[in-house]
Amino acid sequence: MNAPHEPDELLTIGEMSRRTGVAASALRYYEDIGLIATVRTSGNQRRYARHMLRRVSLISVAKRLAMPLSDVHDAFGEVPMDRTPSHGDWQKASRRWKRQLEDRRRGIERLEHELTGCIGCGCLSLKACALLNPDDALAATGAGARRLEDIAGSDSGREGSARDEL
Amino acid sequence: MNAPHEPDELLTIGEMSRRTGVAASALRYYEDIGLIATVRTSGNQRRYARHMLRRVSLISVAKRLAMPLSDVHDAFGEVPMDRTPSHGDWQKASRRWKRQLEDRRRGIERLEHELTGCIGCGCLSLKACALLNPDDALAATGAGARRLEDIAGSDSGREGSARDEL
DNA sequence: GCTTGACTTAAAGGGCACTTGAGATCCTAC
DNA sequence: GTAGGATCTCAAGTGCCCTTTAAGTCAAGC
Repeated sequence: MNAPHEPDELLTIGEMSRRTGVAASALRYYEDIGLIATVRTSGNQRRYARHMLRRVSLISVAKRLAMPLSDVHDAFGEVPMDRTPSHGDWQKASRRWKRQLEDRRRGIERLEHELTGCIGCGCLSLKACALLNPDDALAATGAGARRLEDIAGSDSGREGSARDEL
Repeated sequence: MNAPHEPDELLTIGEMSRRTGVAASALRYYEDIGLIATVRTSGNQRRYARHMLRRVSLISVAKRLAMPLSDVHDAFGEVPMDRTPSHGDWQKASRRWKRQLEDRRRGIERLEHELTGCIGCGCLSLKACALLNPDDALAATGAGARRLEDIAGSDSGREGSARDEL
């Protein structure tokens, strides 16, 4: 006895909060927007299936990566909420998450590479930098930069001056 | 003639907006919070020094990486706004930016690595994943996950069940 | 001189991701 | 059976990052 949890035991919102580190208010919010699901007791209290722990943990991870919750929703894809997801369900989701991460990493790597070049030349030049060509996945953030190549464009006529744009 | 811009020519807010892709309202906001600076004409209109193009572009980049503007402020550090920054000014800033990017990339790489393992085992397991140990730089996002290791902890007593937590 | 478009400010509004508060209800322990 | 903490709903508030609106000013072309 005192077995901590039966495999099919449901968790209260308080347990869920303590075990994931996510505030109860946030859990309610996630439910409101359809990221997680609950069942209710006869007294209308939320109970969480154990597989929701994984969903909530992944939401936390996404937060650390500054992913908008809409992307998180997409990343979950068809992972079911009404039953314990199967091996294959999570496997597909893992791949989706991995692609998301890869996209983000590649965007960062490109910037790192460019900045390395900029440190090399010492000017943090905006002419050559890929910083100016935000055609990568991270641009999905919204009203991000676009048409930055205008800078390079209008400068193309006066490349003689090394201090240009400084 | 028709030389597009003298090196010391100042830009209007409209030019700045067109050339950086950042809305004029956003440029005013960035000025309000001290991320950029302007000089004023006798008629009180904003005029932007050309080196502000670089600052604004970097702000856009940061947005694509979902960096809060406060971090952007830190990343600029001592790059001066009242004069054209020197070679060394930008060089120091470049290194600061690079460190920020490296931190973010490493966080993502760790998650990618873990997810790769999860795809391998097929379970997206929350027991072993570093997803549960968010002690990296990205946790700075704020109320992110903490104490996730509770999950692993309370499960440690019943490792026999492969379907645990699913 | 006048029109037109770009610009000014201040204040309000909006989306996201929550938190806080009030007041009611549920559940567990004694 | 009742005290206490946990939970419920709903509304409003918060912080960030802007955009929109209103009402007025500036600058350039005709």
